[in-house]
Amino acid sequence: MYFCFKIIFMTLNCEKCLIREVNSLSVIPSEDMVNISKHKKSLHIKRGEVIFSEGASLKGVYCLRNGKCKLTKLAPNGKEQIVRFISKGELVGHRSLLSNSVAHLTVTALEEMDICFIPKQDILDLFKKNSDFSLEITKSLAEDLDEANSSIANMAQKNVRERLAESLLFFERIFGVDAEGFIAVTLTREEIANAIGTATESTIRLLSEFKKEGYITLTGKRIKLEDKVKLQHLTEGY
Amino acid sequence: MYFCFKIIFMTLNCEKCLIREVNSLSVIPSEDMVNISKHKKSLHIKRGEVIFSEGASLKGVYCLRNGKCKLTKLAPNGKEQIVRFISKGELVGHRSLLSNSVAHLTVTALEEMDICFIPKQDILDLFKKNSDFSLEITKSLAEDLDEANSSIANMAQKNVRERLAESLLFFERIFGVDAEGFIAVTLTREEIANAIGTATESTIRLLSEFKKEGYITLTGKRIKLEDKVKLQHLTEGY
DNA sequence: ATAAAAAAATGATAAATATCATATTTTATG
DNA sequence: CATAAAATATGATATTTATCATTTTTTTAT
Repeated sequence: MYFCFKIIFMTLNCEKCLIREVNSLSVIPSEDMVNISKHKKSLHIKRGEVIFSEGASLKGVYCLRNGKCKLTKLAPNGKEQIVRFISKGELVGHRSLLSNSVAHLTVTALEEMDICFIPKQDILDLFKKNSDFSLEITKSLAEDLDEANSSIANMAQKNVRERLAESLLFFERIFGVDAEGFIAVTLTREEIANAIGTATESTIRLLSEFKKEGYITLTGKRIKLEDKVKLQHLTEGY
Repeated sequence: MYFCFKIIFMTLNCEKCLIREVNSLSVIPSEDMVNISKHKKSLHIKRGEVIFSEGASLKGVYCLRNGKCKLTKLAPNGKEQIVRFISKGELVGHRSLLSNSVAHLTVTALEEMDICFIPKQDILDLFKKNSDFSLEITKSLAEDLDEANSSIANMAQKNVRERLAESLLFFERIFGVDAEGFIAVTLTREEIANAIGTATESTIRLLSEFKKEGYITLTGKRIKLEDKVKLQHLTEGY
């Protein structure tokens, strides 16, 4: 049965693909997508697998059909900073491609993923001939920049407790919850620490405190937010 | 004499303006710049004056002919986070304009500035009809995003001492030095603190330490880097 | 199913940083 | 030029956070 699905997925044409509706490719007319479909390659990857690494020269962009991944940067101290999370529907690699530079981030799957690779030239051609597409790409970069600026302010102005509360709310918002109300993403304590910029032990300790105080429930790596109002208050330090 | 300069500035035509060579407008043909020139407005502002504020709906972009400014974001705790510095030659406001949203940052002059206002429609028209221009704008957003990501990693992974050393080197690199070798920008200790994300007192204390240890010279607000190799080492914690 | 490895948890302690208080110096303003 | 206001400087102390050590739990691989 799974095999059956896989075949359907592998042979899906881009112009019929619903996932592109949520990214910049949504404005591309069907006939252009038919062309892209001829060049695209579909891939299936597992948790922990790297889509591309900092320093790599990309030959195209990746459209995430399914799953979640983290974008990281290696700090001089050897620690990994999670700069952003990306979920199905989004594109990655367009930044490097359009600024004609190597990748400045590493993209790693957080769970099983289906992704499509679209060659560089197809994207550049579209960018030049379709100003709706270039505007969409620009908007998405502008949004990323806004979020990055907010992150800078959060990192700089908030303490670890505030940042953890903020991140938990953020994770629930962007990843949603499962049937039992747990945040629908699996992150190790170390990954959470790498996202908020603190020591793993501090993250573990604070999560335990939040649990003890009844703001969250912890079941292994699964986290459920029990008192979002309180967590929201915590993000601002009270 | 100053008045004379001012008149020359006020009547300068965009197509003859050299400053645009360093920003995305450099790819715009002369005839289009003549058109823009008819709509542009030149302004002179003083230190502390605000070009636009967080939440404002922009009617165009600003091209910085002269001077330096800071881009800030107000944190929930009431503190101001400096997210970026911008110098002559660069554009501001294009992010808000192209993503069709309000300004998410406040832009404040750090010294006397000459700036030109270019109306929204001119920029949007250029973006649509000239793919070289849209590519340049995209590249510049991509660069900003890269720098923002680096900032996130620095904020998250480095301690205050390391961030201060890093910022001092950064200030010298982007603002240059004056005739006597001092960094060519005037920042209060509070502004430096707001850039690196720490308490003003901590910044003052660390600057004094750096001075005592001979890495820098302090003369009022003026800062001179005396041992850049050592400062570079400090950025990585040793 | 079990051993080995990895992750999580927790305590003790050290180090970094913020906060508060106050003095001094510099800058701005009438 | 005098005075007020702002900025800088510095000490004392409290708080936050990192680091190191160790144990327990969970996950992975055979």
